[in-house]
This record gives sequence, structure tokens and C-alpha cells, in this order.
Amino acid sequence: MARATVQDVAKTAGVSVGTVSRVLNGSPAVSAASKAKVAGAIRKLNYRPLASARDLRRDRTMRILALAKNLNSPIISEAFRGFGDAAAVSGYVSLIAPTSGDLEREQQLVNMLRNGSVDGLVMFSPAMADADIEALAGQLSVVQLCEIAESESAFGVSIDDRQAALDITRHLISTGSRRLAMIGNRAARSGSLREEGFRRALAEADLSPTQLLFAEGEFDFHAGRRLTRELLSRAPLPDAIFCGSDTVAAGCVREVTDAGLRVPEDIAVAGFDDSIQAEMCVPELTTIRQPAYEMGRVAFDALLARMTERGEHRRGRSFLPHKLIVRGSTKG
Amino acid sequence: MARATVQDVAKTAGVSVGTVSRVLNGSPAVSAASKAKVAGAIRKLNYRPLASARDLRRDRTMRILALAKNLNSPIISEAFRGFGDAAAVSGYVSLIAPTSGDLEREQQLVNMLRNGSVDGLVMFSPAMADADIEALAGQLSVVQLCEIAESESAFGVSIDDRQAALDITRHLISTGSRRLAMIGNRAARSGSLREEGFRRALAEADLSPTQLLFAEGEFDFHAGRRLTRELLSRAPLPDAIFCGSDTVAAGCVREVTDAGLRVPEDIAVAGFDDSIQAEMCVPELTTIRQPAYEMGRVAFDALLARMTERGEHRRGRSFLPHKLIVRGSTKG
DNA sequence: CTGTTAGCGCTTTCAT
DNA sequence: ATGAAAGCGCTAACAG
Repeated sequence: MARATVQDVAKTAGVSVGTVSRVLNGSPAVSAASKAKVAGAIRKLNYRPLASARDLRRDRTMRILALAKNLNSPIISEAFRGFGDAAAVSGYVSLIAPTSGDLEREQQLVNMLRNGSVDGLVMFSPAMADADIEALAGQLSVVQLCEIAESESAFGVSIDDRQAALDITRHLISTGSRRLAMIGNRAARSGSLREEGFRRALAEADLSPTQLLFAEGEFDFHAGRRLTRELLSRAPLPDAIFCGSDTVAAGCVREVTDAGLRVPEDIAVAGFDDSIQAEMCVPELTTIRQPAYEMGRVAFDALLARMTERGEHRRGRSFLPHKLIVRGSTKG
Repeated sequence: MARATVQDVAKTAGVSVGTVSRVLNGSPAVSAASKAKVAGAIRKLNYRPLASARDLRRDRTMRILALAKNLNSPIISEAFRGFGDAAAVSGYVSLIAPTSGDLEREQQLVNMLRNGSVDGLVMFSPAMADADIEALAGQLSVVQLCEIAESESAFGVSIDDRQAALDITRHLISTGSRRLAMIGNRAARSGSLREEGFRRALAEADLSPTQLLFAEGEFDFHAGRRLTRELLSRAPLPDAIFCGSDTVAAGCVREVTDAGLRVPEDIAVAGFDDSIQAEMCVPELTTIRQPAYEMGRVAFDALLARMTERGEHRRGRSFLPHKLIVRGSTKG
């Protein structure tokens, strides 16, 4: 049998489509008798309102799309969980799609916001240029999470990456390291900020970077190993390495250890994110904890405001507090 | 300014809405002149067809929803990537949403299929009962991936979990282990199959399980540590432990090592999935590789058939070949 | 090749 | 409290 419609329900219940619709939408202006008849017909016909028809009429979908380079990142999945929980409270469904960092694919997904497939967009790791995000956010509801482009129109939520990198580098220095290296990721906006924090901490202590290496492609365990191998093959050898993520730090620890050096006695290693990798590593990683779940919640609040408010909406960025987690991979 | 419609485009281009629609949908029956005029108007007005109106008319959305307990699993994200790539070729967009294993949340998302928000559904780790999946798949387009419920109506893609567990347990036995333990997960359908394979391999060799432990809640690194601790506190001690996932195996290796025992000399450890965790572990894990990306592609083919074919569609399940990966965590 | 028109299924006035 | 009817934006069938 074909899908039931309001018409069918109305006929079966012996009322008008208007009444059916009112019951569906919980309008108070319906008699208990009608309500019961409609409820019965709905059950009997196994009726569900068709989303596209409802969306067309209401001019909104109650759906939100999140875009991320990959779904694998613990920070992203945790932030998205926080976002989704907050969204659910307001009746929104949140979906996520990976872009693989591919601009074309990202554009295709962003078009879902442009063509009204979704009411709002969350961008975790945009491939598009800052100016394009700016233009998009000028007209539609967009919020940036974790990675924030400079933008007048879009709102973003993250930690203060520069400060966090400053904090953890200061920790490295305060525990006696003097020859500091960094393995970073300039491809990510947050990566540049972490580099800044690293440099600033060194400058404070009148030190200069012993080595600075940046990933070309992926920023993962293998990249961490490869870059560390490169780093260890050059003089001067560092006595501490700050890595832009825990996964990279895990690769780093592995190579340092395989080279017959001890962590942290010979070389201290610091990560970033406080993901499960930090605990799986031996020794466990000193790292920066991001309040990812809470960041997601805050991001939804901002997006909701953007979606519902008529005129002005929140702009700029919101920084949530991070925390230095000291473990065995650094002295101290 | 308000959103432009086909009407606006038609007026601006000086043609009828029919012509605009034909251009939009690439109909060949349009003169080059009209096509150019419409294209110009579309650009000028920055027009995008409204998804809900188009979906309503066409009675399909070209969207597919995938449901998973969490997005964090390497197997799931890789399988979803394969699925998404295949879907994109056919013009479908695939989105994914986490359920956290919560039945109510899963139902809410499944309703997106029922109400036509999406054309098809992929289930990675269903919380709902097999009978409910059966009923759902009887009417709508559903495919199961990795975790497959027994079902007449739904199609599913996975590896042969029982055979894979049999293979890896045989490897453990063939490399000299005689007192085998397992840390498994009865909550997952695949977990039970892996247990069966484990038991069968032991039976073949006239052995019986030394210990069998099952996770209560999460099946993760911490659970792996906890269960291994429990396992090591009891006699008799095993000389090999088969874990239902690499992450759990990593926790297992950690506890065995911390207890002053050597892997694999005192206790061999085997994982499952060949995720990056298997390589991050020291020693690296012997494990089972799943062709996750390819599984996703096959799943899409099946779902597409289900969505487009009129009558009968593929049923049952498709098993893709797994592979035993031998590394340092087992003797051999 | 093009214009006109009838709905897709739903919500929401406007009467009553 | 309820019914009738308009119309959201689009596609497709029909006429020309």
C-alpha cells in the first residue's frame, strides 16, 4: 500500500485535514474527541508526516549538518556529541559528514545549507578559504568548532590554542628542558596558533627553537614517527619535543624509544588533546585537555541564536578553558 | 532579500518556469539561447533550488543516513568512507549520526527514514531488536554493515567473524599456546560470533578455555585493562589472550606488561580489526584485518538496488574476506 | 522547443 | 472547535 497522507487520516478519522494537522502539531484548539479519533486513525494507517512537505511549508527542517575532515578524531566526535545533545533538547537532529579535506566535496555538502536541506552548519575543519566562510556565514547560519577562521560574520568556539601551547611549553621549560623542538601542522589554523604559543614561551625564556618540523600531508601516528626520525637524524638533538597532537606524540615517543633514548629522561615529549592515545602511550603523555563536549554545547547555543534571532547575532569567538595534564612523558 | 525561486529566475530570464526547471534538470529539450538566459539569471539571483520542494515533488531526497553507536571506531569510519564514496558516484549524499547505543535516540533517527527525510538507512551497530530491523527493512531501504542481525528482509555486509576468530585462535595454538583466554563482548552480535570461533578452534585442538571474560559496558582500552587485571588475578594464568578488538588488546598488553610479564613470551595477545592501535601498541598486535572500505562500497550497491529496484532485492548477507596479520604480540 | 498548469503533502489563515 | 481553501517551490504532463 502507498504511504498514508493527512487526507487519508482525515477520512479515516472522519474529520478535516485541518484538524489532523492541529493534532499533529499539538494545537490546544482541538476537542478531546477529535484528538482521539485522529490518534486512532494515525495508528491504524501507520501514518508519519512527510518531512519534505512539512519542511516546505514551515520553511525549516530542524536538521543541522556538521562537516569535519574525518570522523575519527576524538576531539571532533566528543564535541559533536556535546553539540548533538544540546541540539536534541531543542528538537534538532544533528548529522555529520566527513569531507576528507576535499574542497569540492565540502562545497557539495555546504550546498545542503544553501538549498535548505538543513537549517544550520557546523564546520570543524573547513577546507574553504576564510573569505568564503565569511560570505557564507553572512547569509546563513554557520558556527565554527575547534578550528576557527578569522571572520566577522561567523561565530566560533574553541580553546585558546596559542595560550595552551604557551602553557605546555612553559611546563617543558620549567621542568628543565632547554633545547626544545616542535612537530606541528601548519595546514590547520589551530596548528599555527600552537606554533605561536610555542615560540612565545621560548622567547620568554630567551631560548630559540632547536628544531621545527611540519607535516606535509596527514598529521597522524605515522607522520609523528617519520618527522621524529628526521628530527633525530639532525644535530642538535632536542631535550624536549612538543607535538601538535597526542597521536603524533605517540609516534614520536615510539621513535625516540626505538632510537634507544629514554622518555622523558633524555627527551621529554608533550602532546595535545588529552585523547585516549595519551593514556595508551608508554609513558603516558603530558598534554592539553580540551573541554570538547562543552565546546559542542556552546556552539549549539550560538547556532540556535543565529537560526532563530531576527537581527543581530553573536559574532566573534568563544574560548573555553583548557587544562594542562601532566603525566610521565615529561619530567616533573 | 528573500530567497529566489524558479518564478524569479523565469521572470529575470524572460522564459517560463518550465524552461527553468528543464535547464535545472539538464533536459536536452532546451535551446542554447534559453539555457544561457536561464544560467545568467540563476547566477544573477544566486538561485538554488529549494531541497524540500524538489524532494516533495520527486518523492526522494538523494540522502542516506548511517547510524552507529559512536563515530570513533576506525572500522566504522573507514566503512562509512567507502560507502560515501560509492554513494557520491550515484549522486547520493551520505550522513552519519551517533546513537550512543541509546534505543530512543536510535528510534528518533530511524524515523528520518520513515518520514522520508532520507531515502535509505545504514545500520552499523543497531540498538533495536532483530525483529524490529526485520520489520523496518521489510518496507524501507535498510542495509546492515559490520554488525548483522539475522533477518529475512535486510541485507548485510560484514566479514565472517566466526571464521576470523577461528583463524586467529588457530594461529595462537599453532604457535604453541595451550592455555587460551578470551576477552570478549557479548553485547555486540559480532562479539558472540567471535566467541564461537574461539571456542571452535579450541575444540579442534582438544583444549578448553582457560578463562573467558566479557565486558559489561564499554568495550574499550580501559575495559581491556580492567578485565586483564581481573584475568591475571585468577588461576590458572593463560599463555595467550584473544581480545575482541585492538583497543582492548592494547589495554591487555599494557596490564600484562605492567604485571612484569612479557608479551608474547609469557602471554601472547591477539587483537581484532587491524586499526591504527595495532601498530601503536608495543609490541605491535597480531590481528584480523577487515576490508572496511570495500565493505562500505558493497553495502551501498546493495542499498542502491533496494532503493531503485521495483520488486525483489538482494537479501541475506555478504561476507568479505578478512586477513590474519601476524605481528610481534604473538610468537611466531 | 516552450508555456501553462496541476498537483506533491502539509500548515495555516479565515470563516463559521 | 472545526472545515474549506490557499499556497509553500518545484517538476512533469500536456498542448501547442
